[in-house]
Amino acid sequence: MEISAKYNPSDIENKWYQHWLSQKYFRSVPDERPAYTIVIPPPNVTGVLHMGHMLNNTIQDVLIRKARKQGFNACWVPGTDHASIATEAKVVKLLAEQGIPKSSLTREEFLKHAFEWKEKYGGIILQQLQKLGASCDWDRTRFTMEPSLYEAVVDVFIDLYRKGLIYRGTKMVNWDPAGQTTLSDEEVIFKETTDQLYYVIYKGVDFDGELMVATARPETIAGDVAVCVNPNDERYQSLIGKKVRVPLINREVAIIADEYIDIEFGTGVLKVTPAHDINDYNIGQKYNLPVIDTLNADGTISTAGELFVGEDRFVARKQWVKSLKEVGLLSKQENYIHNVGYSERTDAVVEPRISTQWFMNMQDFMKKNPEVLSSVMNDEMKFYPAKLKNTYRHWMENVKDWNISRQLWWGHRIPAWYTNNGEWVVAKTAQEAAAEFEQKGVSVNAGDLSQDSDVLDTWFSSWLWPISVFDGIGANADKTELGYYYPTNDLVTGPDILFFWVARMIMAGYEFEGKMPFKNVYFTGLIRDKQRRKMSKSLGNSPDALELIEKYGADSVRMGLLLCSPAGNDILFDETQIEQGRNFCNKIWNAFRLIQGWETHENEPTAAANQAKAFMESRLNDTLKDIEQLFQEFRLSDALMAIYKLIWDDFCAVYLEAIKPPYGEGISAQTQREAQEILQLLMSLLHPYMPFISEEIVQLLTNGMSETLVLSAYPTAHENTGGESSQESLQLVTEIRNTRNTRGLSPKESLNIWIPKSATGILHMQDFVEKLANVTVHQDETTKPSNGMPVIVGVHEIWVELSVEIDIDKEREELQKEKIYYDGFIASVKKKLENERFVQNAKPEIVEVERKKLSDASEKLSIIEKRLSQLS
RNA sequence: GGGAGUUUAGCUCAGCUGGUUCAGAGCAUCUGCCUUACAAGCAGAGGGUCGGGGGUUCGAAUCCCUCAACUCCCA
Repeated sequence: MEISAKYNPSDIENKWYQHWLSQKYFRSVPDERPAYTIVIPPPNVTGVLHMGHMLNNTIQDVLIRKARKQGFNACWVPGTDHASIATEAKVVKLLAEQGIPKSSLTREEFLKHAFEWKEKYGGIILQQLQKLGASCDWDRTRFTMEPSLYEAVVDVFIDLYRKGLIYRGTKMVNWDPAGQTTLSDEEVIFKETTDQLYYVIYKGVDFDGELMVATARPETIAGDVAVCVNPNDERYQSLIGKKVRVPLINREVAIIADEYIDIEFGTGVLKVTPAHDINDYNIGQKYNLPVIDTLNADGTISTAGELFVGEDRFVARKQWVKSLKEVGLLSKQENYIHNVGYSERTDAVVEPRISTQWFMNMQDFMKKNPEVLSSVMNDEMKFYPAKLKNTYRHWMENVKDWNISRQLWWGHRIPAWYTNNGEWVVAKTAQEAAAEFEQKGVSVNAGDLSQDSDVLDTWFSSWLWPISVFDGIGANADKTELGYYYPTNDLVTGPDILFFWVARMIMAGYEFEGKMPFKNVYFTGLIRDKQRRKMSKSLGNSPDALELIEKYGADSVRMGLLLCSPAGNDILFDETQIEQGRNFCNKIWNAFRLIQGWETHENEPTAAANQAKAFMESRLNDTLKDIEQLFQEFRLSDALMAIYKLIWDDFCAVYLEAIKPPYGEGISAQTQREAQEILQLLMSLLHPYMPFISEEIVQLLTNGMSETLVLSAYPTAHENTGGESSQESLQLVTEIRNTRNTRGLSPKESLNIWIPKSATGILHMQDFVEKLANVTVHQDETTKPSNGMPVIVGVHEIWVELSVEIDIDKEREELQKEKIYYDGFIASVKKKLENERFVQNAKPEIVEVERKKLSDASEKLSIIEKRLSQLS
């Protein structure tokens, strides 16, 4: 049988994924086993797979595959999110390209287009996840806007409204003039921006003189209803209560005083424009000032703006400046660096705007559900990395009311109904609304009511995800599955949506189920390029995820991403990491080729093979224990590294080399069998990380007779014995190889070595050492070879006979160096032990360790000194 | 402006409540090898006064203070 020297992933990966799917290995239905559940962070339905998704979903797949193999009823629920504003923007753009403006469509027509679009492209990202190997239960695929989930969201709104946690109110909100919708605070990105600060002159009306006002937004001057100074500001105290004239508009407004004003900033005079600044709005409320909204929804000047009506706000700003200059009311301007809010989705400058929206009362909500914060702080629900607990607490303690309405069509429509007079009720249907009105004594026909035209914030549906995917919420809730799968085990997501999503799922979990939605939250890092820049489409620095899979194979990509991604750390993506994954696949593949290629005979295994097996078993047990520990702490990349080293170093470099028969000779059939069994075990261990190659190797090893690795039991650790002798003998091998290397001796040339009888551990592994180091071992303490060199392993002095002249000066020099080191080391340990305070204060075991250090080092030093005296 | 975090080898990172020969790993680098599984490989090796300064302690990468640089979050 000829096997290719290179591993070719593409055919193999497709083959196995299809097989797993057809056998329904990823399917989960409740049974008597304990459940292990993960719900996918639903990707945007319009999205395509990017690096972040790959990392995120690889981690979930590792967790779920391991749990599945460990006997849990593993359930990974996939699905997509309707992503209200992003999707609507995309559809609007697409229609515009076809010459159809959104304004020409009715809501129903628009939604028809949107759903068509969703049907066509909405499943792409899920198919891409399959390429990655994601072992989701695809029969459970959900979509946040499918009918039952839609209904659940509406029911929840009504429920919270009736509980008094949702209210309708007029407030200053974040307005996105491009998307023409409000945004939650979390959707506003503050960026440092350089603007101009304009010094504008407001002439006095009832006093001789003027006031200078510094503003970055002259285009809002038409909305000024007062100017405000600090009452403690001596410059202006005499003017408080007098009036100034608003430039160009000529409105007379009062000079008021409030401590809020920063005396140092600008000229110490603030123009009060309640419609266009949150702070001004608050001042306006406090002093009962009118509100003059000078902007339209699309960011153009409204008729109330009087000047430059219809111009965009930024164009109007220039025109204002020009006009102010012309009439001599602009004193000066200077550069001004400040933070400006931009829309996360459209990147438009966010406009503070007064409007009527729906809000969730977060203060009351948190009072009702204190566990939302406490369960995280007391580690009932664990965050990895834990440092994010601080951020979470900070946000929770300062949580603001949640603006949940959006002026969009793509989403869950708010179940509020209005009469022609603007009276309203909250109800699921027009009929129920009519009944509600009836109770309030208002008689209306259901047909005359109009439903609120807004939809709900996307996160107002995603926050139910861990419950709604099991149909556990809403009027038609069926808690059977929820009872089995909820709380879910792990949530894997990015820290950027800690508030958007994670926090709100926790809120929903406690509000609707009285329980946390998940036990662990694993925050992945953001993927950046080598220059630490975020990966983004506009920069074009993100590699195409699917091309990477095609080029290297999914296993390699998974490994490359995981190797350097401890929780919460950013990942600097570099393709060489994926090469490392590919090289690893190739290594495994060749180990397999080697084992399969041997001619076998029925002789007993060699002593070296038996010792190698003991070595391998000891390493395997150690590593299994390490890995369990690492998984407990969610240190997935460290666990992978441990497996990598176990396979590459221990299995390939040591074990296989030790059992390898001499050229042209066969191997004991039993040894081959053992090697195959160990390789199977290793593949099972590797399977959560690299599912494809591991399955391929195991099935090839057993001619397809093995149970699939997807389901077969995960290896468990046994009591370890012989670890120390393994380690010492391997160290001896390295020392001998090093001795050879530094003296230019060929590894092909066999050497004699003498091992003292006291070194029982090493002698136990004698044949193993002989094989790996290409030496013949003599057990003797008295005979020293005439042309010999000692190597020190542990406390044992082992002699190697060299076939070349020993350079006495060089040996002496090296020994001198070692002597100096040990002299110093012993001195420092002695100093410690002679220090009474150390002996008294330190823990007894620490003192004991120091004593051991001293005796070991003294023994080594005496060997070195003996050797030195022999040389001189 | 407020808060949090980070700084350890050329790169990416481990080092838990101070104490093992503790200064580590992977990659990269260097040296020698086309050794009959794999050059996507084999065998070795060299790299760091743990950001600077000060302090606590018998003992500090680890605790405290301070300075510097970077990152993130919030307003």
